Amino acid sequence: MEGQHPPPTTLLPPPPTSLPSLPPQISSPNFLFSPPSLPSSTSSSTLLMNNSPNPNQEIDWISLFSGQTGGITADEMTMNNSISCRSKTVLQNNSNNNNSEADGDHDQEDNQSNKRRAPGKTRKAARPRFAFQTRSADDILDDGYRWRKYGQKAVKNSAYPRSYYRCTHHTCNVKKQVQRLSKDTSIVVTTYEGIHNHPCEKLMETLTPLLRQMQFLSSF
DNA sequence: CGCTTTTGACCTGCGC
DNA sequence: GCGCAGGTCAAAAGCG
Repeated sequence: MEGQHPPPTTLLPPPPTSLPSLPPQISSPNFLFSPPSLPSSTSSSTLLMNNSPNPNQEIDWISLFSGQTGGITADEMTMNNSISCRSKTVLQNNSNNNNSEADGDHDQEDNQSNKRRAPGKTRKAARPRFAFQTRSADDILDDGYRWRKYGQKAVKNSAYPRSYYRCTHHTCNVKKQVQRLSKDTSIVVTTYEGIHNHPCEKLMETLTPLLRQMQFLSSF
C-alpha cells in the first residue's frame, strides 16, 4: 500500500505539525484537525487557498482550525479553501454541492438525511466531521494515525467504492471514509468523523528524540 | 502469530 | 410494510 508517492503539485512549507510550538492536534469545540503528516519520500507539500484572492496564499492553520475567523467547524465545512499535503487537496464546502459524488454523497447524504428526517426526529449525536479532497494517486493519505479498514461499499452514482476505516487505537473511536471521485479520478475525498483522544503516533515518534535532546541540553 | 484486508450479510433510517 | 441506500459486522483470507 505504501507505494511511491506522486510528486507534489507545488512546493510550499508543510503544515505546522512540524512546529514544536504547536500541539499535535489543533482542536476547536466541535472540530479537530491533524494536518496530515508527510511521507518521508515527500520533501514538501502544497497548501493552496483556491478561492482566496491569492490562490497561493499559505494557510493560517492556527486560525483555520482554532475556531477563529476563517476557521472550520465540523459539520459546517463552509469553506472552499484548498489544502494540499503531498498533493493538492480541497477542503469541501457542504453548502456548495455542485460537486456531487464522494463528498457530495457524504454531504448530500447529510443534507438528504436532514431533508428526509421527519420533523422532531433527531439525528444521531453529531460528531465532529469534516471532509476534504486530495488530488493524489494514493487513496490513503498518511495522516500519522493508524487505521483499520472495516468495510467497503459501492456507492450509488459513483464508479468507485467507498472505504470505511477506524482508528486502531483502542480507546479512540475516530472513523474516516475514503472515496475516489468518478468525475475526476485523480481526486480522493476523505471524510473524518470524531476526535482522536490520543496523540499522533508518527508525530510522537518524530518529536520524542527531539524532546529528549532538549531535555538533555536544558539540564546543563 | 498477530494484525489487516476483503466481502457478503446484516442493520438502520428514510421515502413511498 | 417494502424497497433502497448507507453504514457496520464478522468470518475468512492474506501478509509480514
